Amino acid sequence: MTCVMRIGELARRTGVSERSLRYYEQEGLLWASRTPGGHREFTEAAVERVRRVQELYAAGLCSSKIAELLPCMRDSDGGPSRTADARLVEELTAERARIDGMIEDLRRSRALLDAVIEAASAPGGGS
Amino acid sequence: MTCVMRIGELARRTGVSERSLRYYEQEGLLWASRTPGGHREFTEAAVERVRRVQELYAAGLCSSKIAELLPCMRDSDGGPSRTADARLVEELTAERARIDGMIEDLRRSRALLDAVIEAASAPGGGS
DNA sequence: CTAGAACTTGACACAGGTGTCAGATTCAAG
DNA sequence: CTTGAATCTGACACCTGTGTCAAGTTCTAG
Repeated sequence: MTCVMRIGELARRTGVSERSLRYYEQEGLLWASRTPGGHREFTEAAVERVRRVQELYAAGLCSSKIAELLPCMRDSDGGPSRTADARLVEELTAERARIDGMIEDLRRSRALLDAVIEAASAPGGGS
Repeated sequence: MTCVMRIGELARRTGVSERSLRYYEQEGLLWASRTPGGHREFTEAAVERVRRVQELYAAGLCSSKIAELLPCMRDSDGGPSRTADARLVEELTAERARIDGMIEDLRRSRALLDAVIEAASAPGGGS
């Protein structure tokens, strides 16, 4: 089994560029020990973690929010998940509301696309 | 009634900045006639249109896609909605799939936030 | 006519995650 | 040791919708 891996393998396994992985580490979203020579060494848990980070990025959270959020999650790196304090809970609640709004909006846009696509495929639609 | 309006009013009524409205026009998402002096004049339909554009932007479509899409929609500006050609339908179908994936991802992220928020509010959770 | 509000164009900057390049260093295999 | 692949750091650029500033023009009320 692969207990430890370097950035190339992590990139390959997650589909995320090395550049991005270094950025994640810089932003505190990812932790890597170093070889004596300075090369990063990631644990198996990093794979899961990177996926989560990508998910949260896609949900519109910025690096700093994700950085606060991650340690409060289970399975992030096996550590005991911290509990969010009041301020963070408030912020996360706001984010959640934003996400809900986003989903709502996406549904509308999806319906819109649907209508156009259907109109184009419908028999009586076009020319 | 307000049959025609200038950019300031449209901005006020849609909550979109004048800057953005000018950009929309530049990108072909919005059409405005001009006064002899060169000031833009928008019709009532522009309000609805701007809202749609915002929606689609939020759904991650870029200007050019929106520009192609708009004329194929009902109520866009009262004109007879054009029918999307095969290429556009294909692109829109891809966008729709992307949006579906996005919604799925948002749901996951939402659940994640939910768990953290709940853990912080739960009695046995923290310190 | 005049003053001031509203509008015009053009340009520059930002956010923020990512691509990419350059030059130096490390690692692993022979 | 040598060599080539992998990694390191740092810097610059991009995208794209939006904010903002500047200087000039138009509109409208008095």
